[in-house]
Amino acid sequence: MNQSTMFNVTELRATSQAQAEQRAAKGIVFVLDDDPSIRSSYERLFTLEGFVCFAYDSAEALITGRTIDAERLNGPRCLLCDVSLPGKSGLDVQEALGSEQAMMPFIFISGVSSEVEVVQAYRKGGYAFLLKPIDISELLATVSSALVLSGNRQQESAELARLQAMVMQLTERERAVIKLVLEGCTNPQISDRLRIALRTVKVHRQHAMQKLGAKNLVELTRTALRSSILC
Amino acid sequence: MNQSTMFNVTELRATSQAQAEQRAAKGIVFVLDDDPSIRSSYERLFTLEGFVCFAYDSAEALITGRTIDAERLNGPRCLLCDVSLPGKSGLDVQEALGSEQAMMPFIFISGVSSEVEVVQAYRKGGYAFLLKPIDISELLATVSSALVLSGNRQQESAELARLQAMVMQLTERERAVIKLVLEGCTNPQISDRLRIALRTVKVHRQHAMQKLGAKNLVELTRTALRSSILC
DNA sequence: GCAAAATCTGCCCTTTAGGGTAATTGCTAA
DNA sequence: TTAGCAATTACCCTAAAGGGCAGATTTTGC
Repeated sequence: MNQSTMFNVTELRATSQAQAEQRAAKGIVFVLDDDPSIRSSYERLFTLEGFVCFAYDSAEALITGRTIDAERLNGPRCLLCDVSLPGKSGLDVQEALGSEQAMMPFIFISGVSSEVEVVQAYRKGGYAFLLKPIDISELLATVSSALVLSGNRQQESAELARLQAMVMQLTERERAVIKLVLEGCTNPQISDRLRIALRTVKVHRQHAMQKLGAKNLVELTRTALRSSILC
Repeated sequence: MNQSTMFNVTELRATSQAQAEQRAAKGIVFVLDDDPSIRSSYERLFTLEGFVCFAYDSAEALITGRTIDAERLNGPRCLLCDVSLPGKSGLDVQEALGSEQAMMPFIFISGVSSEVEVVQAYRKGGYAFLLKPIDISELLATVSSALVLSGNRQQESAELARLQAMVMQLTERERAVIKLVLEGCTNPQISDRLRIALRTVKVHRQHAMQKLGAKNLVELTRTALRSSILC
């Protein structure tokens, strides 16, 4: 029966993992608050709402743990954060995460904060600022919109990475030809400019189009503009 | 000598107008504050800095007077505004100007405001929030960046208007042809789809390219993407 | 050194793009 | 009613794009 038991455990884990992935696709909410009761309140709330939730009691714990906890979980994410924490404050977390912030909007929560903190939070790119007492529906609305923003940013980012990967496949010569194509040159003109035979231009152009997944000039131009090859 | 005097006056006015236009090109700063001494301080400051400055004592005066005052003056603009005013507040002005806000960033100034006001100002799209005591260099830096933003927005807006004006010149048929071109169709394919002769497609395409100021397909695609004809 | 890319090219063919000339039809504003 | 614009098309021509086939040279990583 030992075998059977182990099998069941594996099954459960698999289910749990699958479930977590499904939830994560809806959203991952990171919470940072030093009050244990508040943390568990948030955890309950967001879990009930169908999100994945990770709560931390300190900025350090958040910074260290967030990647490990959300390992293998893909999905839009945001951070709910009390500005006034002992030790490192929410504003410090903002700085620590830096560019990651674009993918993970910060929602600050505060009851006793000064205007200075609010201003600073916004200046550093904070997404929203909620003042206590917290209205649950307002909180959920804010979280939802933050997750939408995060999702959009992730999509854009992924799209850009995809395009740039394609551009990287191009050889030097192919890139040079395409660049001139995008400047409006005809093949004979490119042939003159690069001092290569017309047939060679055509070959490079053809290969580049294939690598960029473009069936025609219009698609090529679109792709190029999005990935900004021209620069 | 009467003639001469009048001539001189006209000259002066002309010069003044030219000067104002030159200043306006650098920036127009609207100021809203109920304290006369503060208003004149700002006016002096911004005039010295080479901007055009219009100061108002009430939201109503600003809303009524801004277009009249800045008549014929083109240039980036921003609004410096005290949140806590008697009567209509700075936040109300924000609402009153609505979409105009995009072209004219709001900079709020406050010493005694609550966090609630700060949050509201940002939520409504305020550009920045400065807390008293005001640091002059910080103020000027904020105004400068707001003016840059305003200038960029105006340029984008003008560019879009220009493109859309060109698109409007197209006849129904020309638009239809170009739309298919942008979907990647070749002329023969368009000929089939629209059930018109190949020569007709070419004529429409040619006319459309001229009206859109595009010398080749690449330029056409660029123009189309920017003006979003496809939608 | 060798194999795999990358670069280069000529010849030849078809399809597209672009455009000149000329003509017809229908609709609208002066 | 007439001039003008939009839309349509036929015929004819050139230039450009796209690509198959065959081969050369060069660079480069293992």
